[in-house]
Amino acid sequence: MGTITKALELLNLFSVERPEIGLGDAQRLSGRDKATVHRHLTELLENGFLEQNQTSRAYRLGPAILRLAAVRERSFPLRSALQPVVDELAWEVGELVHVSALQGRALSPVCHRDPDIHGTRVHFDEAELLPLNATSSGLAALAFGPPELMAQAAAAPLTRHAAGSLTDPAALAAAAAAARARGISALDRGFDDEVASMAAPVFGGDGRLMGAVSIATPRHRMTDARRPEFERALRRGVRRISRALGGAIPAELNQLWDET
Amino acid sequence: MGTITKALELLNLFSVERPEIGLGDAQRLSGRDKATVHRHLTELLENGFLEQNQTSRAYRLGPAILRLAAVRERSFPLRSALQPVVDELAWEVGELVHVSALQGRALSPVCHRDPDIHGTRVHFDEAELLPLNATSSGLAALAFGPPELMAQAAAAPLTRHAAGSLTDPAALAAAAAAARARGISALDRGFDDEVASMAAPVFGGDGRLMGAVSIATPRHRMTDARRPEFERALRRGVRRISRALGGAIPAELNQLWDET
DNA sequence: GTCGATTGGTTCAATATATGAACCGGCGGT
DNA sequence: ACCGCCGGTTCATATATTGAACCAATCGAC
Repeated sequence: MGTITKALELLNLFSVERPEIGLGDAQRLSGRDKATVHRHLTELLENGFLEQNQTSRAYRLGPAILRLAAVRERSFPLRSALQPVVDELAWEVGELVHVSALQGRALSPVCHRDPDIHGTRVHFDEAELLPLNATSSGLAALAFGPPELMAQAAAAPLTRHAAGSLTDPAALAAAAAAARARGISALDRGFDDEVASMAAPVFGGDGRLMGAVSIATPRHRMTDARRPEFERALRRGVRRISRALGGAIPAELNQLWDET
Repeated sequence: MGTITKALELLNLFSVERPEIGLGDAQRLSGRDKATVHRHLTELLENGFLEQNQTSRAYRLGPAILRLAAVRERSFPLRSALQPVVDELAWEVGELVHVSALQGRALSPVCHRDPDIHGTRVHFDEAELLPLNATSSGLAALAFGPPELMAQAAAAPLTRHAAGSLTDPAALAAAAAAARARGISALDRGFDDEVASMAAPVFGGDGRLMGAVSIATPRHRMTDARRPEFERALRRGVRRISRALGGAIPAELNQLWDET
């Protein structure tokens, strides 16, 4: 693993729950030597990718990231291109819909919409990475992503986030196979004990998997009666997203969906 | 210079004008060896900080940056804290106001507001870095920032952006000294041949310079008659920003401003 | 006050890692 | 068929990274 990757992994330690990290914490969380971590942190600091709390000496994400994000969204407006599609879909099914992009061995939220018409709502945080082994989106990615993805995912420790997280490599592979056979993935209590979700893969212009679109509901609203509706909605969503992105749905999947 | 910095500088090559960069371009722009650049690019790619256009093989900024930006803004809402202050100021003076943060040897825009009440307006792009030697904000930073900043700025090549850019180290030092003596910096045609601006330094909670607040107008609206008004507005702005951020204005500066 | 256990940060020899000149195969134009 | 340019790869060289040990400062208990 290169030095750059190690430094970037340091950046990924930051989250909404853990917005500031001290040297010691960073060392423990990354599992690397303290001197190494310190040098990486200071180098990130010098380039504006981190800032240092002057009193506690703890590090937090820096302003350079904001500027780069602005450039990215300006020049390649994925989020704003997808938002209307997600909004429409969320309105149609009356549940939270989100799209996330595959990024390494996790999914990064791109945009989401909660129609907010029920008394209870699903918590969703765009600043939080979605693990492959604990979300229906992850299963969709494993099912239709590059073959080596499954190997990589199974090699890393499969952490449990909720009762339905797939922590056994065999079970994970089986779930992905089921999703591949059906063109849709589903998972109950994968990431949160009160939430169930279904997802479908989305593809980029090159025909390769880009991420997933998902519908997440409180468990009691994910009934057998509604599943077919959600499944139809996800297929519509995939088609609309593909159109918005110039993506191409693989013939195999199109055929699968036409049959049923 | 460490490997990490080299890779991060690669990221800084991207801008709104140049959203996609091929291997050859990256090599030329960075001045490094092609193999090195390629390895850095692929490592950034693997971590989601870059994406690759599958047809042209060119690189663009990746989705990982978006997520980190969301974390940063959620946990440390600089932008949303400053926006109301900037809005108010822009409304009061009827001109474009922006705040930018010092980041290495350049200023990174944080937020801005154009009241948009005139026929002509100043172009401002939050995705573009502001050079120290060609903006009034840069002069304010040089005047009130860490002493070594001026040395660093003078050491690097001072590129000309417009007729008023300060490309001579001596002239730059003189302009910074003038700004330090007055507590306010001003520059005509520094970054754009049709724009003039004034700026004041803003300080963080530790009393160290954080960035600058600036008023930018088309040249014909930056008249001697209006300069005192702008100067007063900037002082007000600095005070309000300091309050919003828990920052402390150095006693030296407070005294300077009280006198006049 | 004195310990002891934190914290963030630094040093320097050992070595793992980054480097870059040369090379490859593909594409587009002439 | 040639040329130039493209993105990408190789491998010996040497440079930059590494990490155990070491500082200095701070906090809390006693």
